[in-house]
Amino acid sequence: MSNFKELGLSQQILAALSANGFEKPTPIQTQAIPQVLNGRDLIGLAQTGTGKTAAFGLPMIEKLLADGRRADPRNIRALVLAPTRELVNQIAANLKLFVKKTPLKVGIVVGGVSINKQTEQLARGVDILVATPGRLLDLVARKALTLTQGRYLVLDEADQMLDLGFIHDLRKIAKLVPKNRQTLLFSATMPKQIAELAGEYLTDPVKVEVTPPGKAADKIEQYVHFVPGKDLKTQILKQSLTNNPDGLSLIFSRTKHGAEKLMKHLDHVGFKAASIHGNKSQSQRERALKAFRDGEIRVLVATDVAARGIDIPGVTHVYNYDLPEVPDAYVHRIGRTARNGRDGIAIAFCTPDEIRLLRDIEKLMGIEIAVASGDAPADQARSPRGHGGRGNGQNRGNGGGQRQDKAPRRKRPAREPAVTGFAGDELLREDRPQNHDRRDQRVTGHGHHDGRSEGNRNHEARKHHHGRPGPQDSHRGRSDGNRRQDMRRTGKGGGRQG
DNA sequence: AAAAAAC
Repeated sequence: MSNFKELGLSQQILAALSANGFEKPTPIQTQAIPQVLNGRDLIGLAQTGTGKTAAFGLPMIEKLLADGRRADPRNIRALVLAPTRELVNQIAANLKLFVKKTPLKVGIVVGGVSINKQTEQLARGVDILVATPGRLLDLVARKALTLTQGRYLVLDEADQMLDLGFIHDLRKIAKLVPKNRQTLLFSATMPKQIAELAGEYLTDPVKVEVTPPGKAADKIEQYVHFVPGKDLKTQILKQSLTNNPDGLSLIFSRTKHGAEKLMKHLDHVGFKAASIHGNKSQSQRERALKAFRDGEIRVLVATDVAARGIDIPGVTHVYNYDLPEVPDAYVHRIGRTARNGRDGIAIAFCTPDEIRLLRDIEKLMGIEIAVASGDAPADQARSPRGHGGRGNGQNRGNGGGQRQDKAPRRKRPAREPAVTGFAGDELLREDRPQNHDRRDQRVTGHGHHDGRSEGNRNHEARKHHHGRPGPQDSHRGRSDGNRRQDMRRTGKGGGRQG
């Protein structure tokens, strides 16, 4: 199926699509649209960025238009639930594009903003309401809204809603929407509770799966820096940001406090940065996101509030400043880059006490993340407590044999000489991002298995800063020399972790 | 263990 028309969409929708530059349906759209048009309940296993919103939105709009009714005051005809306010705004923005030339109204209901405007909006009549669960139930309790005319219920990012403890709210809401509705459930993963939820609230659903685990991460170059402590994370981060003056960098922190602190530091040393997390007001969050989206600021520090679904086209780098406690979150975080067919780079920092987390992540994805630093050859660096190398027979790749576009990834020889000399102490003295020695921070993308690469010309001059050679920059991930590279450096003083 | 989400 190569165009939207063949999927059964009407002229009105097709016009809106071409006006907004939608040309070819994505796989999930191709699979889901005809099913939804046929009235089927649907379970979609997919991440955002795959075109999910259009996959459920277009056929839903089509059917809402076809039945020719208008929304009664305080009654909605379709309800879309999502876990975060930002995601709700994003979904609604997309749907609004689709309904622009139709009489349909899209409404937004989220917490953190004035409830009165939402009440007024609902009183005027909303056909498609996009909401977070808490405020929605609040409005229902206030009788500002009833769901008794609801014909469509969409649960987006259902697994995250589960993680965030929305399961009870979801059940409550699902019971408020009449049984003769059509229900569409989207989830990146399918944990038992979501499967149960689907069994309870969906009728004979058709399953659509477009992103097998790991697949979405396939276009993303991934590296991990082993560092002894947090200071070095910051130093390496700053250098890396300096090396990437054009793209947008999204940095994930484990805590709200940590995100704020890091943002303030980066801002203080000259990177225009903003932060987004749950301690910020909704207007601050929205402002930060907009400035980042518009490229006004290039650096956004976030908690997992921004881990999922957020679609910002210009994000070239995702940093896991802290590794997430839940391995799933890593996949979602890095999925903020390499969207819409673009490339992306994901750089993680790993302190000794985060190694457990890294291993969980690698296990989940079925890959081994290329080592960007450490003080020993990669295999040993991966096992800093000296239990010998791991990775025996472990393959890079997505573990599912689905890589189609790359040469096989090579495992690095265990005793490769170290090349990435980097005077960590020098760097620590830098207060501001500098450009003058950028070349030193890069290595060629491939083929330096002889232990030398052109990015290390100054290595000899720097080596004496260490008592011994720094670590090899293991770059096992690619054989494609044209890919952009990020800096890879050793840790301060080459300290071994553990 | 932290994050998000209702006031």
